[in-house]
Amino acid sequence: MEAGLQEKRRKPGPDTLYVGSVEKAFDVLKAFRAGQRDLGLSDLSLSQISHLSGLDKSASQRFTNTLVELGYLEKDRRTRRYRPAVRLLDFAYTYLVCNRLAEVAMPRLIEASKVYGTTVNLCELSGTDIIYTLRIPHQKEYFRATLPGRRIPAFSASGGIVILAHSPADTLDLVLEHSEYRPITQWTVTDPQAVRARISEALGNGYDLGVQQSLPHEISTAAPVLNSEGKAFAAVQIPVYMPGWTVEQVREKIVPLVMETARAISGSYFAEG
Amino acid sequence: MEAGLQEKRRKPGPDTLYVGSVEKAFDVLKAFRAGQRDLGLSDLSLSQISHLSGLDKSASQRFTNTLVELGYLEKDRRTRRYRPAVRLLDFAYTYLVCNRLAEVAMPRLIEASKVYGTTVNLCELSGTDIIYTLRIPHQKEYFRATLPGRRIPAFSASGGIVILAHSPADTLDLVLEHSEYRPITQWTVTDPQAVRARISEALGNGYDLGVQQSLPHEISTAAPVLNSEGKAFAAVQIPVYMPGWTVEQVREKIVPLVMETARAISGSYFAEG
DNA sequence: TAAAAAGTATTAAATAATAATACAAGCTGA
DNA sequence: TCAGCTTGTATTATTATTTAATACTTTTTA
Repeated sequence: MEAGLQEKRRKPGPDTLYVGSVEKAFDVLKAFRAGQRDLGLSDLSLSQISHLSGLDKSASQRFTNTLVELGYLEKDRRTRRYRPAVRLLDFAYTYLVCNRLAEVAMPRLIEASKVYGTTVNLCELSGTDIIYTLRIPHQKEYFRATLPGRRIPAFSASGGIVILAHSPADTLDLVLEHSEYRPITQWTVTDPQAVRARISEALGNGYDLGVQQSLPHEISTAAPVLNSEGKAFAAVQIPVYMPGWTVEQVREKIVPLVMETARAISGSYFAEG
Repeated sequence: MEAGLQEKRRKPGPDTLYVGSVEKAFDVLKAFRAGQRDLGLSDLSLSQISHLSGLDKSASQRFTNTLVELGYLEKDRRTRRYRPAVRLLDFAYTYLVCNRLAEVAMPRLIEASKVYGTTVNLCELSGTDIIYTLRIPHQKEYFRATLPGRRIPAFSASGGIVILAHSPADTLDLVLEHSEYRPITQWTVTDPQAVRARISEALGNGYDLGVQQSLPHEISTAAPVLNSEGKAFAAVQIPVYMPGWTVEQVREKIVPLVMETARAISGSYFAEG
């Protein structure tokens, strides 16, 4: 059993501008992700929600009920179990539709995906993780790995490596300092020194190439989307799979494609202003 | 009002289990979608949030601040404007990863998208709208039309038509009764009678084909994903564009593809139980 | 079938959210 | 540059809203 699941309660401070109830509602929603990850459950009972969210029975009851009323959770009247509702996708849309990067990137990603018929992703940094924001899935991979909103520790993902490589030093240090270096696959590089080396190399090359770092059989390539100061605010990432692809083939074909796509997105993004 | 005199005006029941603050927080998040749609804004000032959410200045301040603390909104310190943060994608992931339909559908959608190199979507009913849940984008369409979480009134989308056609009568009536029949394009069928006719036809055919109903130049085809009672709980939808495609070509090639894909998903979903 | 566990409903108490307001900081146009 | 305006931020007293405890009901289990 994995110890070290950080059970940190946030310190909102004695802030009169902070509404604690909102946090608790989100804690309930987060419980479902944890329930799926740790217990493999896709619906939860009230007491499971209570355990996973850290809220007591009454609070779980109130917030669960509220979220059902609002349409963000569904309740099975027979089993009395709760599950996330489609309406939760509203927020993803809200984020993406307000995001000019997504707008500029989408056509480039589609183009890129057609070159070799590969999956192409856009990802961004969020805390110590990267989050996949746009995905053009072409291969039938491990299901979870194909979903938008997926999080992976930045240090273990090629997208994270190139973003960190082209980030301000303080951001880099902060992320590496707070990262939890647990292996994702048996080949994941978890030694902080080795991670730093990989980041340096990515900075030199302008891309990163990782073999089976976050998924078995996967060769992952990524290049940064840079702003005018040469700092990254996103990454284009293409995964391909062995044995269909070899590292040599990836270097020859995927690396240029990823770099060119990232460069094009950057160019379009800063084209008008 | 006298202190110490406690009139029990509050009706016991769901009221005490409803946390209004949660609703207000979501109202703030919704404001961004409205701001983008109605004003074309991708970030909002505090007063704009106040207007769009219907919350007063103080409430907007408190909930905005709370959402920033939690990482769901970002604040530009210079412009003092707020925008949705990547973290919002967490909920989309939560929904999708807990959803066996998505898991079963994804590989089928990918396969289908390769047959003619078209976009393929999965959608579900949410109130009077459909929401696109999984998307395999292949064409460079109108940006917003490519995003997961996009909502369209069910009556105007072929995915909505086929789901409604294969829904219980009371669901159908409820949706049609509450729908707001505004035209999406200039060709949108908005007459409730005509919509009902289209639904009947879709029930007979097992698919729907709509021309420029929700996007110019678009020919949209959809087929329902059915449960064991023959009721729909989702739809597979494929959009193609004129003049590259004609209605005749769509009937010949896309219709069978959409129907077979939907059927396959349904089959896989109920394969084990 | 009894006992335990989980889910639901109710309520008194008080915390935590509210709305009012004061203050500060940016804008606008003269 | 300066009023005058709008918008954003900070601070309060007040109370309504949330809370936690608990009683009650249903379901699961042993």
